[in-house]
Amino acid sequence: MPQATSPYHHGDLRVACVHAALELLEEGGTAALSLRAVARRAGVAPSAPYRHYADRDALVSAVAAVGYRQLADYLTAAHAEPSSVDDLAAVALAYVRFAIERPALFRVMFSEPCDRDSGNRVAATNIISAYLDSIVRRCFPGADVAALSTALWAVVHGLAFLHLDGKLEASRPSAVADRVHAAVHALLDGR
Amino acid sequence: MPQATSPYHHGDLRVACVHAALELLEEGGTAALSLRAVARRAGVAPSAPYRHYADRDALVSAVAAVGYRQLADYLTAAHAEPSSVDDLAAVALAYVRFAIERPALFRVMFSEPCDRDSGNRVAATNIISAYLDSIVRRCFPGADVAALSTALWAVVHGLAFLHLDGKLEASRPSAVADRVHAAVHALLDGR
DNA sequence: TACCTAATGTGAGCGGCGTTCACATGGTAC
DNA sequence: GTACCATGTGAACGCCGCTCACATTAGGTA
Repeated sequence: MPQATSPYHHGDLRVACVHAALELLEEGGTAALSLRAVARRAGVAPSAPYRHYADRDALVSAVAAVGYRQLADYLTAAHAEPSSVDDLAAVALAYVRFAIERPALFRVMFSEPCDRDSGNRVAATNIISAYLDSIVRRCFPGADVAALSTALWAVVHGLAFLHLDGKLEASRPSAVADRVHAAVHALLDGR
Repeated sequence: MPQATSPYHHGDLRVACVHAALELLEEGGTAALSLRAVARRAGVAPSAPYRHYADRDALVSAVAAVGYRQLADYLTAAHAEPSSVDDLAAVALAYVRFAIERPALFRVMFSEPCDRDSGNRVAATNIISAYLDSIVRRCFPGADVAALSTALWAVVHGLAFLHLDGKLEASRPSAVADRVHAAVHALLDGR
């Protein structure tokens, strides 16, 4: 016999909140991400999420951490082990594409300095910078790894945000790809 | 006889709102910027600002436009007519410093795609990119101006945001300066 | 099996927010 | 001097983050 009323306890509200938050971000942008909306979508009272997240920022941090892992997956999917500048440009383009395709999530990931939740969120960030470092090490054995991967992250991150903010036209994917390729080669050719 | 009560009409509420908003940003960060707080600080009813700004975003756009002009001034103050890579690096450092010193304003400037208020805000943005273009033209006469200044803007913008978000340590100004110099030279030396 | 406790969800309520609207005020043009 | 129009007021709506006393239930213990 199917129970008509939902059970008192949700089951796994903690992860349900993150899923709901991701959906809300996709559907309505950053502005749509409210704890109350998350609770509504999870079919739960407005105060329930506070059992699992101290405040809104804590939930946002959890969402950001998921975003970092998805971004890392997206990058490795573009090229598992890049070993040339062209491979590297493909990864750079993936970074920018991720930002353009999921702007609200990307903004959430980089909206605040992540003082709190340093364990989870900082760790997730480190995945990306470690991946970047390993690429640079493989492509440019003699180079100053820290300097070069910082510069590379900066170009890519800057390109992502400038597209997101409409400073660079992002409607034609081929134009985006050309820009990213040009920037990466400008930075790395001749090294 | 001094009038005890403030006059019914403010005088120039339009610009007073922008000033109040800038103060609130400096004092309490992005979160402190609310239309009601702006009205309070201007000594006016919560609904009064709506006579001058259609909604919160419109005020934010006006604030962002002021921010762009202040950023442009800050850059030209760093170096009026850069003609070498070192001059250029000084301008780049000024860009990053502006972001670090006025994080809330910087975030507001790049928080949303500026579809609306395209006149004012886009124009203010163009001041910066035109300045960048002129620098690149002067320093690298034969180069592809658009590509090079886009790449340069991206590095600098990316460095600014990565510092702002705590991905790069920003507490020691000399470390920031070294990073920016290294990145600019990596991108432009040998051109 | 029966209880007890700790974890989890509820519902009401606080103050703040953005926004709207009917109304008050007063400078300006005729 | 009067009529008009821009500007400011105050109350109100619904949404928000957040808190707290209370209800429910899962899971360990006797």
